[in-house]
This record gives sequence, structure tokens and C-alpha cells, in this order.
Amino acid sequence: MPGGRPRAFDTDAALDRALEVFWRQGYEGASLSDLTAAMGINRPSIYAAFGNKEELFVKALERYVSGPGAFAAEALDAPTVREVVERLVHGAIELTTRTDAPVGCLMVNSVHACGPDAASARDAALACRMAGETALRRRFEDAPDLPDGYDAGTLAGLVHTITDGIAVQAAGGRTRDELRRVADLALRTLLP
Amino acid sequence: MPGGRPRAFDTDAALDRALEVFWRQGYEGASLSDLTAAMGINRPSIYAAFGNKEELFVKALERYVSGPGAFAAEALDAPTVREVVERLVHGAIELTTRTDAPVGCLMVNSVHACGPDAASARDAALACRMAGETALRRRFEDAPDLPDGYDAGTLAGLVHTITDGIAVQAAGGRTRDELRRVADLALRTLLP
DNA sequence: CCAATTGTGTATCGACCGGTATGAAACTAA
DNA sequence: TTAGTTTCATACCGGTCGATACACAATTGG
Repeated sequence: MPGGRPRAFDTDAALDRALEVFWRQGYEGASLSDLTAAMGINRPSIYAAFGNKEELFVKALERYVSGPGAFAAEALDAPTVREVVERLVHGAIELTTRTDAPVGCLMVNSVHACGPDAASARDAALACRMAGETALRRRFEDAPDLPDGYDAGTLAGLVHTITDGIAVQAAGGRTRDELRRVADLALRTLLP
Repeated sequence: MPGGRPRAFDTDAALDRALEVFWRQGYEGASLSDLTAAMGINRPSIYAAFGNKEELFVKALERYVSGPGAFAAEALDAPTVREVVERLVHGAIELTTRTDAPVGCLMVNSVHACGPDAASARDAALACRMAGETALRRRFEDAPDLPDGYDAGTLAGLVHTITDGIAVQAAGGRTRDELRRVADLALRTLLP
């Protein structure tokens, strides 16, 4: 079985470029011309290597989860409920206000890709979000230090709501320092 | 001064239809064909009555603020800080989980319209958001019942962050009842 | 060398985008 | 009626969208 002509680009590197374009411009706002320009490869190479635009987005989303968004899964390993929430909130702030990447959160942005042809991209992001929150709820359900009067699912929902809000605020231009003050107030009152 | 042919549609009613399309599909996702179909008028009538797509969006945004989003300005008239926050949060939940309108918040959706030609739409939404939060901060600055240790600007930022998060959660499919439980936990801990 | 296979570059596809030219239709003022 | 003005409906503009057809280049197995 012959090997054929070798690929002239690195798949993962190209995927990282695509991720950044999707992150900054959204699924609908990222045209194939933008993607090819950023990835440094031609249009047919994208289709040969990744399928179509939808599949490229899904692969970029996976890379986002296991790369810049990996802190969310790692935060669950923190020893206390308070520390889990703290790491999630602070991680969200750092993720969405980086200077070496687009502001905001790809996952939150993608929820608002409301065009008719962006449905599959939105569904993929929604599935990721749902999985993340379920894992967080499980973490709280098993926690012996969950404060009295706190429901695991409700707390997970509130933490997720706050991190979502942080992403919107970051996308709207709020600075990292401002968000830290907001987060400190939230943490101070929610889990004193 | 002659009168010319009278308009065959109601401007405000057509604007309401356009608002719903923008609300559901976003600025970029709403094509002129979608808009003409929903508004029941032809393309040139839109341009004659509203200008271009950008101006139509801005007018729809103003109608959103003074219509479905009017609760936000009215909430500032509540007598106590606690009640202002309560009305803002509960109003956000009701706004973003209506059954007779698209889920989510047009203002939050528009922040994530990241395409290059949606810049003016995003800027218009950002200006509205900024104005709203400034008014909220002023309300807290003048409040004699602002709890000790609470900074007016930080509290306004946190409330705004939470309402933003609510909009994202609603857009992601969370139900009104779930959001109410989340909001109750937030209010209970933030302003006991 | 010769197939067989796979990637690359160009050029293009039909569909749709936002926006408009054009002329008929419907009104007011005289 | 007639002139003037405004709106309506059709049909179309150049440009861009996502996706592909096609021919050529580069590699492996024989």
C-alpha cells in the first residue's frame, strides 16, 4: 500500500490557527477565506484533512476543551468545594482575558451562534457545556464539605452562570482586574 | 406639499417583527430575506423606512430597551438595594425565558456578533450595556442601605455579570424554574 | 522505470449576501 | 384632469459564501 504525497503542514498547528479564528470571529463570522489565510493552507486541504467547516469547528472545540479550557476539568480535583469554585472562577477570568488570545470564551460565543446553518456548531458547544456542568454537580454531590442549605445542582448552576457572565463581560471589554474584584465579591459572599 | 402614496404597513409593527428575528437569529444570522419575510414588506421598503440593515438593527435595539428590556431601568426605582437587585435578576430571568419570544437576551447575543461586518451592531449593544451598568452603579452609590464592605461599582459589576450569565444559561436551554432556584441562591448569599 | 496513491494549487461552481435601479401604483394639491 | 410626490413590486447588481472538479506534484511499492 503506497504512501502518496506527504502533507505539507502540521495538522495540530493548523487546528490551533483555526481555533483562534473561530474564537475571535465566531462560527458564522469565520469564513473559509479567513481560515485558509490563518492556517496557511488552501481550501481543498482543509476539506481533505478535516472534512467540512462544521467538522473543523468541532475538532477546534475539542482542542479548546483540552487546551485553554483544561483548567475547568482540573479544577474538580481541588480538595474543597470552596477551592473548586475559586479555581473555576479565576480560571474563567484568566481564560477570557488573555492577551495572547481572543477575549471571551469560545464555548459561550458558540452558544450565541444563532444562524440557521450554525445549528450543529451550537449543539456541539451545548453538549460540552452540559457535560462540564454535570461533572461539577457530581463533584458537589460527593463533597462532604458542601455547606448546609446548598443544593449541589443549584450551586453548580450558579457557578456556571457566573463563569458564563464573566465570559460575556470579558467579551464586552471588561478588564481582568475589574473582573477579579467582581469575582472576589462573589466568592466572599457565596462561600465565606 | 403633496402627500404621496401612503405606507401599506405599520412601522412599529414591522420593527417588532424585525426585533424578533434579530433576537432569535442574531445580527449576522438574520438575512434580509428573513427580515422581509417576517416583516411582510419588500426589500426596498425596508431601506426607505429604516435605512440599511445596521440602522434597522439599532432601531430594533432601541425598541428592545424600551419594550421587553424596560424592566431594567424601572428596577432602579425600587426602594432598597436588595429590591433593585432582586428585580433586575428576576426580570432578566423572565425576559430570557419567555415562551412568546426567543430565549436569551438580544443585548447579550449582540455582544457575541463577532463577524467583521457586525462591528457596528456590537458597538451599539455595548454602548447600551455600558449605560445600563453606569446607571446601576450610580443607584448604588447614592444608596444609604448599601451594606458595609460593598463597593458600588463592584456590586453593579457582579449583578451585571449574573444577569449576563442568566442570559447565556437561558440561551443554552435552561428552564425558568431552574434559573429561579439559581437566582434565589445568589440573592440569598449576596444580600442576606 | 512504472503504476498506484495522496496532497497541492487554481479556477470555478451554484447559492445566497446586502443593496439598488426601474417603473408602475396610489396618494395630495391645484 | 394633471403635476408632483411617495411607496410598492420585480428584477437585478457585484461580491462573497461554502464546497469541488481537475490537473499536476510528490511520495511508496514493485
